[in-house]
Amino acid sequence: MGNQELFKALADPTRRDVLRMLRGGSRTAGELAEAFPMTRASLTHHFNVLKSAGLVRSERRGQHQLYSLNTSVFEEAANLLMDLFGRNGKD
Amino acid sequence: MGNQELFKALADPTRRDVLRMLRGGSRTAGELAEAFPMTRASLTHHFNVLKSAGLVRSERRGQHQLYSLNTSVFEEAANLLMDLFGRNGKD
DNA sequence: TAGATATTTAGAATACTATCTAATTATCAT
DNA sequence: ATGATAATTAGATAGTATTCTAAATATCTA
Repeated sequence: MGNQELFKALADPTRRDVLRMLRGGSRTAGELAEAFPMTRASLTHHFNVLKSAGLVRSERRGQHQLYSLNTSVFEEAANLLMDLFGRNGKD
Repeated sequence: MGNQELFKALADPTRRDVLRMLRGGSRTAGELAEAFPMTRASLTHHFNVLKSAGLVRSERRGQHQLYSLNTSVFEEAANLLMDLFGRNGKD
């Protein structure tokens, strides 16, 4: 997935809000879109960035697209942070 | 200092490399600059971004400027990450 | 099949970021 | 004071990101 993509994905406030919303469980693109003052097209762009970074997954459910948090990236993200501050030797 | 500034600061690979270099202790602007294939002016820009985010501090030492890691932000950064993945209720 | 709803894709505009060169400020040493 | 060294600031440019509108695709229902 790439560290750079991960950090870049987390650098946008809209995308972080999306992640927070998904903490509560899967949501359709439309449900997520209602919470943001921008078009669905713009949101789709953010979903794609989050997917490329491995932070979310998506799955079609009829005419809806269901997005969910990929919690397994959490450990990776935590390790990256620790690396930056010297708490372990990993990369 | 602002979460947005923190995430933005971490989103650039040069700035993350600077942080890694500072894990080993304080370094002057010139010492840091030698490790990067860009001008000192460009590095100064990155130092300023890191300072605004509270990730580093600087201090004049004669004609040198000494940069050092501000490890106290580590906890804050870790909390922000946890928030995004639902491990605690903060923020 | 036709229409309605949900979402994505394509292309363009605007704003932001990283980087450069040139000029400036600050400190040291003679 | 003068010149040398260290670092920053200012202004410009190129690349990237965010957002929009309009068009396209996919699925459901009648």
